Amino acid sequence: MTRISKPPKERRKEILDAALELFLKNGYENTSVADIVARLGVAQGLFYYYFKSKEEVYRAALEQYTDDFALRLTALILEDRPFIGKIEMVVKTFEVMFAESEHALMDTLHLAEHIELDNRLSLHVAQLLIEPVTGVLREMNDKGFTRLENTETTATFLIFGIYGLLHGDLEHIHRIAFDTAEVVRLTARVLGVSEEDLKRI
Amino acid sequence: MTRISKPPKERRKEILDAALELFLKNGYENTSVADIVARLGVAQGLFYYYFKSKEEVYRAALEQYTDDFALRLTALILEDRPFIGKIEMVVKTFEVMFAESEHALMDTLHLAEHIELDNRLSLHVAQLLIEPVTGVLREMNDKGFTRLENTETTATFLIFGIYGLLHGDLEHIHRIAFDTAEVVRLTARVLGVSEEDLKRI
Amino acid sequence: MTRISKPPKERRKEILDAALELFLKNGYENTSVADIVARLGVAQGLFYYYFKSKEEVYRAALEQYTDDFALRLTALILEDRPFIGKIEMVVKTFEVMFAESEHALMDTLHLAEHIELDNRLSLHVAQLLIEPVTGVLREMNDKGFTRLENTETTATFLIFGIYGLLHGDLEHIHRIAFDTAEVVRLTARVLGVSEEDLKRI
Amino acid sequence: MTRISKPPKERRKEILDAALELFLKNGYENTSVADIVARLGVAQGLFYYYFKSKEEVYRAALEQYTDDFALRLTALILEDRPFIGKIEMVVKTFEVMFAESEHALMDTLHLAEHIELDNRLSLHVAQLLIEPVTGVLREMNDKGFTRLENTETTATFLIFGIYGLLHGDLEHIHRIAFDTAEVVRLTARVLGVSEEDLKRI
DNA sequence: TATGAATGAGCGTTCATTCAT
DNA sequence: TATGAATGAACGCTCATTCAT
Repeated sequence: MTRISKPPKERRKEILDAALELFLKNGYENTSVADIVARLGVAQGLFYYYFKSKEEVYRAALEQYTDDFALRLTALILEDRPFIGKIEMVVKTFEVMFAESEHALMDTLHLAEHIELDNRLSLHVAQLLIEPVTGVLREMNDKGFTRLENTETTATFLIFGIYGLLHGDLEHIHRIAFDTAEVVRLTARVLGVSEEDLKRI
Repeated sequence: MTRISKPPKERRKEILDAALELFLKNGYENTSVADIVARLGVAQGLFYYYFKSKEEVYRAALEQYTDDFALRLTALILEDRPFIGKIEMVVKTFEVMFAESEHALMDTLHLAEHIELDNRLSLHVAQLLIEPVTGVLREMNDKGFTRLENTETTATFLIFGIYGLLHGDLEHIHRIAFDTAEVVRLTARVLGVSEEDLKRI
Repeated sequence: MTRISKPPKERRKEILDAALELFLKNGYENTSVADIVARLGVAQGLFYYYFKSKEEVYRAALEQYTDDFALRLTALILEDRPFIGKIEMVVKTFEVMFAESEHALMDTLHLAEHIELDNRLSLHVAQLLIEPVTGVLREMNDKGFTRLENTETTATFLIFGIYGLLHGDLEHIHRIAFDTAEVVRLTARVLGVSEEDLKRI
Repeated sequence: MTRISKPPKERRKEILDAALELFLKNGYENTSVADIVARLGVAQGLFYYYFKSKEEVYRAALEQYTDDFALRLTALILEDRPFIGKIEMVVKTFEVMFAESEHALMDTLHLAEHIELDNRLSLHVAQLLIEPVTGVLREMNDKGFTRLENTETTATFLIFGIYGLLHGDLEHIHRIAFDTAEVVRLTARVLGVSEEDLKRI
């Protein structure tokens, strides 16, 4: 086979990306190192030049994925924007995440593993959101918009409540049409403000 | 080995139970068919007399587990009891579920797989709860206690919000001390009633 | 492939024997599990039904080999026979051992590893001989034939001296014609008796 | 990496020494070419500029090692010194050799391979000693001190007898306290002279 | 001379599944 | 119904060696 050398960083990224895509599609156990290198058309040994083990790529790939994601979400939350707008951005981004993930799932061969991974990732992301959202709620308390006693608990409840709406149906393959108005109403309640006030914050 | 014949249904149940226990403890990939039959002291071939494949037992085992669980929870919800009491029962049962599952995890060898499985199961159970809780909320609307516009959405939001509080910290190994009063407060808000009224329903 | 079942003991022995032969010929590292099962015409998985690892067969094979050998030699030494006869028997048996081992060495591909293994085995056997020979010398002291001060040291010296004569040339591929008379003469000296007396013991 | 050019002979020697050290410590199979070049901080390809294969360095390294050793021993034997002194020097040098080799063995990871290599080296050295010792014995015959019929056989027997005393216990990790007086006594017997006379030669 | 990314065959091992008894 | 020896494909991983630069 013709030998194509590439800068290490680039090769490493290639492998990482191929691995992530396959892990997302098929899960850890149904993805072999052979699959990963086959996708790149390189020798199996090359994989081990860049990663010490399959486990290592797995960790690296998931970390990159969830961290990127959480970073995007956190940035959106912290941007100067009305509270409602923040909620909407998060919801949209979550929807994009699910869509991306489903797009990767081209066949249903390894559905079970894929769902597991997906759950894990989205749960993880949800957990990572607790901190920044708590910060926003604290700020809202400070500004006198809300009078929440336990901001972290409220943040957690809110995030998972919304997560449930997005993720709620079994296997989330046919998601119910998502109603933003509903989210606003429930959020207003959880925060203890009227919908009208919420829209002004 | 001495050959012990048993009625098919009983044998099938034995295998299913052994499999479930091992899957719960070690995850799918770290449980071999050999492990399952070893636990029962029967021959490897016997397994295939009752199940077409390992995948089949897996599905059967998980289905049995989550369905049993959801059944218990649904029964608790439908029992005649104040609404607050229902919420408390669900919270407690969830806690028991996590504890059981953690108890099964005697070593930390397969922690990653265990967490995945655990997420999957508890998410599944949460999804199964949507229907009965929706029923309860509808009833509460009918009785004039609440005026919810979309009972299913509210049920979903409520269940996942509580789920998040129980499950919210990363890897949920050291769960934050759970505060029931907080749940009551948030639930009251979501339902749009005062805490005092909620306690009377 | 047609499936031939055998009693476990028999199969185990087959595998052990094939493994020993290959280890003797090629050394540990140049013998693959695939080689072993290929020789028997069975599936690779079967190997692991009988042995937990390649290392395990290796240990079992060498133990069997050296122990058998040392047992044969010890028996010869302890048989009631003139001392000279004992020496001769040991010498002959050693020669047979070397011959067997060389016979196994059909090609010279892995000469280095073969020699290593061979050295190791024969050294081991020599070491195992120290004890019984010490016993014989002690008996000779008791009967007044000899007056050795340190029987174990003398036994060790004698055994390795003879071992050297048998093994002395480089790579022991072309062994010098072995002269029993010479052995008798040197033995007599080491024991501090005349050759004539030695022949009478 | 910065590119450092060196005179070929020097580089070759560097590689050879690094290889020898690793082979001595870990054995052939547990030393990779990558290990060798890593120790020198040079590229993998460079290795193949100086040696055609790993096997070739191995042979070269061992040859250098045993030849050096035998040379030192031969020199000691040929120096003008009482016969007893020669024996003692050889014994001591052997002891140093074992000690060096054991010192290299910092961990017990590759004990088995290390023992094999050690056996091989020391046996080899013992074989290389046959020639010079034969020369000494011949000289002693000439001077009328001894009347040995077959000097080479006697030399072999003597060397291996002493070798056995040094090496005799299993795995030679805890060597028995070595008794020089015993060596003198046995040597005297093999040579057919009294201990007193031996000390005067 | 020297680099180091890339190759690819081979290894030990696991395990779901089969089948003769 | 039940046994358990046997199968064989697949897996993660290693490493001596090559070659474009």
